Amino acid sequence: MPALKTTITAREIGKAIAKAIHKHKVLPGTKLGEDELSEIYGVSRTLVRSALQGLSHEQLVDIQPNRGAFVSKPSLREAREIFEARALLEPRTARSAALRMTKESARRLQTHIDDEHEALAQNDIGKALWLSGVFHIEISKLADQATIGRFIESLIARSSLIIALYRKRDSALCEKHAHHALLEALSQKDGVRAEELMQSHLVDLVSALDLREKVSNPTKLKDVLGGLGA
Amino acid sequence: MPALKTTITAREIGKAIAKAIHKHKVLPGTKLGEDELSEIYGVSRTLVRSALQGLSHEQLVDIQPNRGAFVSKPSLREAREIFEARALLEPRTARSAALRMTKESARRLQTHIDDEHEALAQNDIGKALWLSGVFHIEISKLADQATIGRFIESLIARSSLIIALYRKRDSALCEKHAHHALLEALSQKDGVRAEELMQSHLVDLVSALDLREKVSNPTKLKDVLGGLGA
DNA sequence: AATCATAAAATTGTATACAATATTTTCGGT
DNA sequence: ACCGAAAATATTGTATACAATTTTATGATT
Repeated sequence: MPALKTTITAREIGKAIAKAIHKHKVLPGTKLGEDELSEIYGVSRTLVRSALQGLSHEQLVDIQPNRGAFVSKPSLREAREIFEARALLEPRTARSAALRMTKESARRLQTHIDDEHEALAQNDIGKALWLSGVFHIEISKLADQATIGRFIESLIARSSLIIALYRKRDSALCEKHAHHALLEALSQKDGVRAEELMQSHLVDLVSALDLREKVSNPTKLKDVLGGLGA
Repeated sequence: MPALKTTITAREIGKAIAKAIHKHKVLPGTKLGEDELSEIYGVSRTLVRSALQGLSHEQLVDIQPNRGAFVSKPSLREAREIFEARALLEPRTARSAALRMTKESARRLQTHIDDEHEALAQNDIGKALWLSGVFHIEISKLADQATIGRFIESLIARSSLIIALYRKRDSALCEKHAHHALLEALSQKDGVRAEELMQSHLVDLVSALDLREKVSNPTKLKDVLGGLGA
């Protein structure tokens, strides 16, 4: 058997936390205390801080000076921006990916879809959500444009926060067949169709969200609760 | 007068280093030693490391385990990717910016152009290069899309590394009037024209670079230097 | 009981100390 | 003189110690 791993890096800690966020194991606003995390990963606060700073750079966590790190709560405006950015990047990336598809990559994507269905069948929504994100990321990796791929990866991670905050009640996360149809187009190297499918898939994703402005902040509670009457 | 500032943050150190890189005060490959930087900024290595990790996340510096931090040297492939990404994001962003232009923002951009010409007149190439980048960043900020703006900002920072590495000998950095024309279109809220101008401006930028594959690595030095003859 | 000021506890921010790893220098052999 | 091994030096990686700040608890006063 391979040598037992004894060390853990800041990056690995960051990845673990990111995955937990992505899976909605920890929700937006949750405090990520340094001592708590050091305890969990068996390292000093030094590495934990390094990991948190990395996540902060990806805007997955929000570090408030002297107060600590919290899982980010993207505003409505940020939410809209992020899906606009995805709409700009992902369809085109899907087209590029289509041109570079191989049997092997098709097989890998199919496995992802299967895992996703499996997770849904087991009602493990968090895992399904994560796998769904990974599916998008895998496609962007196929496009062979690491720079844009990284952007997309960060957008997808933040999307999971948006879904946690703004999902419409009992809206489906992802229509079951959307990813399947996408894979089909990719496998046939039909770039144009893959691009279209990705675009409409993203529209569907947004339509499962409620990104309308909330009613005004409770600035004047009295105005609302003032008239004791029936 | 305002209170004297006594502390310096990791972010500020990072910005300072980033600016020096952008201005070609430190060239790709330069080692950024922790002790050296602590000395310079009068802080412990803790803050310096934090700053370097941030820059590493932006891919401006490359942290090699147990070896230290070096100013990044983007490969040819990364160079091409970065300008492809810019070509994808910036023209569209310029169009959005045009629709949101105000007298005030036009004035600010004009100031930037003036500063840029001033720097060129004084032969301060580094400063001109930096200001040129800031000009692009300012436009992206006007577009009111912070997410994509951040992507563009990181691409522009890395572009300065690419220019340092791959600029064709005696090619102009930026044609003097390119930014001026762009500003004109923006001021007139002519989004379509701003988009076109930005696109061709980026093409010009790339054409000032030599992004061809270099001849094969000197794998067999003997083959090249073998035949002692005249 | 509610509220404010104050004190205690907990948490983050920075510096330093020590360990682990590279790099350089020294020195003996050919 | 030119390698190559080994010691010495320098640098990075991690943990810990202390300082600064925030949060919670306490208690006096109205």
